[in-house]
Amino acid sequence: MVRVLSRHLIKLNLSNLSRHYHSNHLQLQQQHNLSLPGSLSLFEYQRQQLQLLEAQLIYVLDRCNNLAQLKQTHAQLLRKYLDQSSFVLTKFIRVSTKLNVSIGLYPRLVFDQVRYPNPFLWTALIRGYSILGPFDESVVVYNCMRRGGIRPMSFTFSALFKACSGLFNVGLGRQLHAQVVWIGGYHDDLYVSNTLIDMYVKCGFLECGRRVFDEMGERDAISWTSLIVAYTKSRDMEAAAELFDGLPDKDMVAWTAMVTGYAQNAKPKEALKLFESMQDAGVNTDEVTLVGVMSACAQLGAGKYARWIRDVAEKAGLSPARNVVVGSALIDMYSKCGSLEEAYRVFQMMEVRNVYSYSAMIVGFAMHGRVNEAMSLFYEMGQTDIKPNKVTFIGVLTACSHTGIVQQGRQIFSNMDKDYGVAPSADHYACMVDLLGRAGHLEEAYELVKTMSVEPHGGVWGALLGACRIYKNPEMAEVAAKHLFELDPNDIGNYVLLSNIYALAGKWDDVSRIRKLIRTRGLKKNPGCSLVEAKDGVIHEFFAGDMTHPKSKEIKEALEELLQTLRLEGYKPILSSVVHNLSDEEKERLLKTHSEKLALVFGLLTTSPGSVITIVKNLRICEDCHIVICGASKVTGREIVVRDNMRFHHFHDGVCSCGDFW
DNA sequence: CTAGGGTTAG
Repeated sequence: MVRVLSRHLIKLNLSNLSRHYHSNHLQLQQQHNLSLPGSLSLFEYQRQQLQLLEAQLIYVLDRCNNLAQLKQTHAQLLRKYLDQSSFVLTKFIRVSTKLNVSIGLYPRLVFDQVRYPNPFLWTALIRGYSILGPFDESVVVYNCMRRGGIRPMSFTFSALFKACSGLFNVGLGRQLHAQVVWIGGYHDDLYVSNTLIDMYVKCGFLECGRRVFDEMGERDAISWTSLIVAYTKSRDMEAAAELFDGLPDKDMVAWTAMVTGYAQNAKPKEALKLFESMQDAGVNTDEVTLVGVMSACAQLGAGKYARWIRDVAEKAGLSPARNVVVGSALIDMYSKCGSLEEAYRVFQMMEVRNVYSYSAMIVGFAMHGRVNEAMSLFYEMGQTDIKPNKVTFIGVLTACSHTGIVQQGRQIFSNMDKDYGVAPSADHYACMVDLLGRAGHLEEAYELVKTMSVEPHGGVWGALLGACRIYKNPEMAEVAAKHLFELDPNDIGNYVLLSNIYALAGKWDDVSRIRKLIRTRGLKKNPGCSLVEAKDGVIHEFFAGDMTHPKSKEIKEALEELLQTLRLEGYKPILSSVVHNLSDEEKERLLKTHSEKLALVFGLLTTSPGSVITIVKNLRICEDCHIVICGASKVTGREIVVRDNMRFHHFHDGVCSCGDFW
C-alpha cells in the first residue's frame, strides 16, 4: 500500500512543498487511519485515496507563503483532481485571505468555477471579503447564497457582522441581527453574539452592544473584553473598570485592554498600578501588553519604572533585539523618559527594524533638539528598503522646527510627495507653519496656510497662534484665534494663548474680554503640573501655587535661597511671564509658585548629587523658569532635564540644549 | 473562527 501511494504521488510531479509532505505521508496515513484491509472495495479505496489527497492539499496550502505558490498549487493540483472539493477550496480561500490576496481577483475566479458550493465555501468567501474588503461584496455574496437556498452558518453571520463594522453600517447590522434568529436560530450562539457585540460597538452603538451582552445566556472573556474596550474607547473608564471587576476569569487580553485603556485615557498612573496587579496575579505578558504599559510609562516620564518594565520584558522573553514591536515601544519610552542614549542603544541592538522603529527614533531625536542625528538617521533610513511614512516626516519637520533649520525643512516639505510618495497632510502643514513661524517668517507661514492643499485644522492655526506669541503680533493672532474658536471651541489652550498675547502687548481690555469668554463658555483652565522622581523612584506631583506637599515649607525656603544665589549672578525675574495685570511684587510672588520650580527644588533637595533630575511638565515651560533652571544647573553643578509639552530641555552648566530657541 | 496594540501634533 505504501508503495502504491508513493508511486501515485510521484506521478503528480509535486512541487518542493509537496515533496516535503511526501516524507510525512506515513504519519498522515496513520492520522487518517488509512491502513488498507485485504477486502477493500474499489469505491472505498478511491474514497480513501481522495481523502488522502485532500489532506495532502491542505498540507501544501498551509505552507503557501505568497500568491505565486498559491497559484502553482492550484494549477498543479486543484484543477486536475479536486476543483469540486469544497473542503480544499475553502482552505484555498482561507489561505488567500490570510495572505492578503485580494479576494476579488484570483480566489473569486476559483470560487466561480464551482458548481455547487457548500455553506463552508460560501462562508469562506464572505469572510474573505469581510476581512480584506470590499466589505459590501460580503453582503452581495451572502444574498447570492440566500437565493441559492443555502442556510447560513453561525460563522457566516460573524463574517457579515465584521463587514458591517467595516462599512460602519449599523442599519445593515440590525437587519442581519434579526436574521440571526429567524433564519439561523443562532440566538444562543456565543460566537455569533460576541461578533454582534463587536459590530455594535465598532459602529458606535455601545448601548446596543451592551444590550446584547446583558441578554446573553452565557458569556466568555471575549464578550466582556469587547465591551470593556468599547467603554475605554468612549473614554468611560469608570464603566470599563466596573465591568472588569465583574469579570470572573480575567485573561491576559482583558488585563491588557484595561491597562491600555488607562494609558490611552491619559491615566498613566492607573495603568502602571494595574499592570503591577497583573504581574501579582501571575498573568502572562506579551508584546501588546508591553506597548500599553510602556506608553503609560512614557507619559509619566518615570525612569525607574522604565527600567523595571524593561526587566519584565526581558524576563518574558521579549527582547528588543528580536522583537520589533517591543524595541520600538522601548525607544519611545526611553526617549520620553529623558534618556535618549538608552533609546539609541535599543535602536542599535535591534536586529529587525521597521518604519515604527525609525520613526520613533527620529521623533526622539527631534524632541531632544538633536536635529543632526534626526537628519542623518532619516538619510540612513533612505539606504534601507523601509519607506518613511507620514509620522517619519512629522519627526523630521519637528526636528527642523526645534532648531530653526528653515531651508532644509522647506526642501524636505516640498519634496516629500515627489520623492517619497507621502502627500503633506494638515499635520505636516502644522509642522511647517510652526517651523516658519518660530523662525520669524510669520507672513510666509500665513501665506502657506492660505494656499494649503488640504483644509487647515486646529493644529495649523494653533502653530500660527504660537508664532504670534513669540513675535508679539496680536493682529495676526486674532485671525488665527478666530479660526481656532470655530474649529476647537472647547480647547482652553487657545483662549489662554490669545489672552497671553494680549497681555504681552499690554492690551488688558482684550485680556479681560477673553477671560470673560472663557467663563461664559464654561471652560476650565488646566493648572500647570510638574512631576519629578524622588530617590526611591516615587513620583511626586506639584501643581502651580499648590503648597500642600508635605515638604512645602522646606521647598519654599530652599527656592528663596536658590533665587538669592542667582540674583547675585545677575538674575532678574522675567515679569512678563506672568500674564495677569498685577503689581510687580505680585508678579514676582506668582512666579515663585510655578510647578516646575517647586519640582526642581524638590529634586535638588531629595536626590543624590551625581544623578540627573528629570522633570515632566504638562504645559510649556515659561521663560522665567527656563532661566532659573539654567542658572540652577550652573550653581549646583547638577544635570537637569525638563520635558514640557513641546520638547526636552537638557540643562547643563548654565546652558540649555534648546539654545534658548523653543 | 470572535476580544487587547505601536511612532506624531499646535
